[in-house]
Amino acid sequence: MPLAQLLSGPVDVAARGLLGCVLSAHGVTVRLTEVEAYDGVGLDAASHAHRGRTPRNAVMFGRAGLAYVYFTYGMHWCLNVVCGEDGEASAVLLRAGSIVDGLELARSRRPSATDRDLARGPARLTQALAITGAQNGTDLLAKDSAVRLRPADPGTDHGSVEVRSGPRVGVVGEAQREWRFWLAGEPSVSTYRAAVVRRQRG
DNA sequence: TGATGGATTACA
DNA sequence: GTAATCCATCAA
Repeated sequence: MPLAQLLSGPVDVAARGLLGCVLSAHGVTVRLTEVEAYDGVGLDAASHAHRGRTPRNAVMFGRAGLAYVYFTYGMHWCLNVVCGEDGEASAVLLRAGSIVDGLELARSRRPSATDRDLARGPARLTQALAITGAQNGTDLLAKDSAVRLRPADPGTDHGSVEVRSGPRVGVVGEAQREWRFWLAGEPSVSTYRAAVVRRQRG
């Protein structure tokens, strides 16, 4: 199935399908090993689009295959693939990947990380690929994009790789769903951390 | 206009 | 365990 068609369908199905796909940006390529699905307006309290369109989440309302990049915790960028039909506002957060090309460049961008940690986590992944808000709205499926998403290499046998699922990271309460998906046995999959109550500020 | 807290990470 | 550090969003 073409990637565009997969991404236009149900977001949890799209998320599973994204595992094993390759993402290239600025000289580094990763194979996606961990993703998280978020549904559209009114359907998923954990989604940035839950309360409707805002300046930040506007890209989520575009067509499937666009990059939604947001800034969080005052220092980190996270990359999502917009899914669903035009106007639906569902998306898949890319949480981790393993480096398949541009290893030296990735190392230079994250000097203190071990190889397995280079793109192990949503903000680490964007660091390794040098992705920032400047790439928000990029068409990941276009040939000439600085950030490109492609199907899993047909030559690789992914048929035997098991997809696991579990609760989403950083999501609490009734919004929780088993919508985090990863490839079994992949060292680059991030360790699960339950959401913690925010500490008191001074 | 001010308060709140976050789809995280690094380090003690 | 907890500090770092900006800003989108919301209540008033």
